[in-house]
Amino acid sequence: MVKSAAGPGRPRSRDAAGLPAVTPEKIISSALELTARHGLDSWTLRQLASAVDAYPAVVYHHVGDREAVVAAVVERVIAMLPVPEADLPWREWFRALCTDLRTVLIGYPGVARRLALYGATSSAAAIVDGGVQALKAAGFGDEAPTVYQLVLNAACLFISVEDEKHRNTAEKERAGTGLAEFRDDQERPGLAAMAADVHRTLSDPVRCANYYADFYDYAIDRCLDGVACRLANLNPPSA
Amino acid sequence: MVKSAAGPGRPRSRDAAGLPAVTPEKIISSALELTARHGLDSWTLRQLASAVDAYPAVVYHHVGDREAVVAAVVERVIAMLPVPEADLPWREWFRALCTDLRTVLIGYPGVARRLALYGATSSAAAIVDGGVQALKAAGFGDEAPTVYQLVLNAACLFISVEDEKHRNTAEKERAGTGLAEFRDDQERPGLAAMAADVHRTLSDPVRCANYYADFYDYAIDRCLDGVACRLANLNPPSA
DNA sequence: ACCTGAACACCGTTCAAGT
DNA sequence: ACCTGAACACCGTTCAAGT
Repeated sequence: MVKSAAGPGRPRSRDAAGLPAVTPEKIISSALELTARHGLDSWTLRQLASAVDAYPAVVYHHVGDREAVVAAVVERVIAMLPVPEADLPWREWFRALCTDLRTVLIGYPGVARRLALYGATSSAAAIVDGGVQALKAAGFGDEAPTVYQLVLNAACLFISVEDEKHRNTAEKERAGTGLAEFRDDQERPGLAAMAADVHRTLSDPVRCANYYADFYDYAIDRCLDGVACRLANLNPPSA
Repeated sequence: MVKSAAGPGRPRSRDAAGLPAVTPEKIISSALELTARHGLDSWTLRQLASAVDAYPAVVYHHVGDREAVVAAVVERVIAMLPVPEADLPWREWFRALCTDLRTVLIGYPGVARRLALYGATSSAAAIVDGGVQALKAAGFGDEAPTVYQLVLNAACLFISVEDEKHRNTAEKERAGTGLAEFRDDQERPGLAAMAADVHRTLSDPVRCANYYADFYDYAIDRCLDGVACRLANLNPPSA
C-alpha cells in the first residue's frame, strides 16, 4: 500500500507512485470478488475503493454510484450461467437450469434476490428464449411466459434464503431450540411433529449439511409437478 | 414538539415538559406504524426515536437495539394472522392461510421476508400446529413438516417480492421497455413471446393493478398442485 | 481526463452526566 | 430508573482543487 507511506516525499498521483491506472474493468472484477466473499449487500463502496487502491470518488468517476456497480456485478454473474440444451424436454430443461442456477448463484450471495426482484436483464435473453420455447413446445401455450416466471422466481427466491444462511444460522438454531420444548406437546400434535422434524435435522450433521440443497430440490420438484398438472389441464387427454 | 422550543426556560426533562413517559409499548407501536408506512428496513432508529419524542438512547433503554425493535414488530404482525378453521381439508386450509397471509403481510412490507428467512417464531405455534395436523390428516405422513415449510416459505417469499414493488417499479418498467424490442424477434420466438406477454400486462391498467395478486394466486395454486401430486405418490390408489 | 482530499448529511450504537 | 446530549466509527455521495 503506497498510499499509507506518508511523509513529505509521498507521491501525489497514481502515476508518480507507479500504480497502474484504475479501469472500470478492474473495479467491477474487484466488486465481483467482494461479492463472492461477503455478499452483494455486505461490501461498502469504500471497501471496494481501497481494494483497487483508490479513493471512493474514483469509483464514481469510472463506473458510477453503488447501484451501477451492483448492476454490473449482476450482469457478470448472469453471463456465467450456461443455457441448457435446446432439445431437452421442458421438465429436464428446467431441472438442468435450476441446478446450474443454484451452483452459480450460491457463489455470489445476494445476486439471486436481485434477479427475483428485478427480473432477468437482456443479458439473460438466451435463457428466457430457451425456456419459453421449451414450454411452448410442450403445449403450455399462452401460459408459457407465466410458467417461466414462476419457476425462475421460485428458484431464485429459495436460493436467496440460502444466501443468508450465514446470517440466520444463529437465529435459526435459537428458534430450533425454542421449538424443542414442544416436541412432546400432546395437545398440539402438529407442532410436536414439526419440532421433532427440526430436531432430527439439527442433530444429524449430514442432514444438516445437505439441508438447503435437499430443500431446494424438493421445492423445485414440487413446483415442476404443479406446473405439469397445469399442462394436463390445458391439453385434456381426450384430444 | 416541546423539544424544539429552545431557550433558557426550556425544560430539561420529559416530566418538566409535561411529556408522558416513554414505554416499550409506545415505542413498538410507533415502529409498527413506521413499518406500515415505510417498510421494516426503511425507517431508522433515529426516526423511531423522534416519533416518540425521545432520544435514540431511550429506545435502547426500553427495548434494545434495532434488531430487538424489529423482532417485536414482527411478533405483533404474526399475532394479527387468523388461524384457519381446524376441520378444513388440507388444501382449503392452506389456501385460506395463504390468502390471509398476503392481506396482512402486504400491510407491513419487509415482514414477509423476515418470516421466510428466520422461520416462524413460537407466537405462530397455533398456525404451525393447525397446518401440520391438516397435512397429517390428509396422509402426508413424515413429509408433513417439509410440505408445511415449503408452502409457507413460498408464500412469504412471493409476498416479499411484492413488498418491494414500489422500489422496483421503475426498474421493472425499464426492463419492460428494454424487452419491447424483442417482441418481433423472429430468431428467438421464446423471447418474443415473453416480451409480448410483458407488454400485454404493462399496457393494460387492470391487468397491471392485479398483477401481483394474480401471480401470487397462480404460484400458490401450482405449489399446492405439486404437493398434491406427492400425496398421490405416498398413498397409491391401489390401497 | 483522472485523481486527491476533504466535506456533507446521514446511520446505529455507546456513554458519562444530569434529574 | 429514566433521560439528555454528545460522541464514536461508520456509510454513500459530492465537489473544488490539484496533476
